[in-house]
Amino acid sequence: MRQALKTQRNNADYLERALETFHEYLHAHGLRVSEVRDSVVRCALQQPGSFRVEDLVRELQGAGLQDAHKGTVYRAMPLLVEVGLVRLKRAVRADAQEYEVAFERKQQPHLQCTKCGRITPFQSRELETLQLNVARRLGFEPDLDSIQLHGRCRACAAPAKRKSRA
Amino acid sequence: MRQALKTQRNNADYLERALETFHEYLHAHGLRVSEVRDSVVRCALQQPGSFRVEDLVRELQGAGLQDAHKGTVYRAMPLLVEVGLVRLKRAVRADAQEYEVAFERKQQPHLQCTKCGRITPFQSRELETLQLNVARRLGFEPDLDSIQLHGRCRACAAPAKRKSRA
DNA sequence: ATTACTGCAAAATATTTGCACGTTG
DNA sequence: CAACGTGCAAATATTTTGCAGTAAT
Repeated sequence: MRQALKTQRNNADYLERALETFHEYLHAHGLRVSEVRDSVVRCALQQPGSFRVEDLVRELQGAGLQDAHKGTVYRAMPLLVEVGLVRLKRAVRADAQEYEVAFERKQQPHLQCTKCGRITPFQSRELETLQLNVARRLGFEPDLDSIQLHGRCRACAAPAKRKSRA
Repeated sequence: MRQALKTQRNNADYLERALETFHEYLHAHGLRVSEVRDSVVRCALQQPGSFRVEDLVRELQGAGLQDAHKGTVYRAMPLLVEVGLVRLKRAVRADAQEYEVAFERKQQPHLQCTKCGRITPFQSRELETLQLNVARRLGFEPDLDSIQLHGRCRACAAPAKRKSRA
């Protein structure tokens, strides 16, 4: 119970910080704060893994959350990316763009299979540090979870199995 | 001149190896080798950076290369990905999917800014080795050029500059 | 011969945009 | 009130599919 409460609290704080950052950005650019955009931000930041615009629209319209129309969500996404709340992801299927949360996201570094999309988390303090150094030396501020390696997982790297022939 | 000749030769060899790999895959899966698909492969592998299906179609139809229709290219792409000749890329704009060459591609590891898309190459034998080890330990066969770090470049990480107000 | 591939066009999706109206600053 | 945001629908752009004819095994 206590843990659940704490988690819930942390999540609320997280959203609050994100919205604050978002609003700051809007102000700094002469844009306006709106309830609908805030809903898009909240909804996006709650997504567990990769998500598509379609997902946000469906969720926003289903729940008791503030409604938000397709066009509005599409218009909001570039802002969220610009602010660093989410970012485009390397897609696995080629039909729609996939996003993922980026704000303060200190998720497990992971390997993603370029074929099946399967994700395998790993730990490597050493790699983390080294990466950070390389990036900083070149004037880059790396994403906190930018440790994503890509390749073929064991299953997908295995020699092609025949298809036809019974 | 000698260098140019050698480069040209290397490129031809490269395409040949790629096509061989491609054909092997087709055979192993009871699919058929076709001139049009080969053209798509050649065209895709010649692309210098990231490219979209539209780019391939335009090039294939413009040049004296074997013609290839839109639908055909779209149908071929999943195969090229499956074979490991190309792969989907992390897009910068959200309109169409971007691909990049993957076959034997030992390009400079680089940092890509998640905002402006600017690419900064770097060298780090140490990082390369460490990454390879981590991946292999987990049963992954990493892409040769999988060293791509993401973050904000100096320009984009800079504090937001005001927009309106003259 | 059999079965896959291709061109074509239509369909299904995804994304962008114009406009009239509602909101924010 | 002036400028921006939103809903909505129409316009685009992207990606997928069905079919009939062509080509590969």
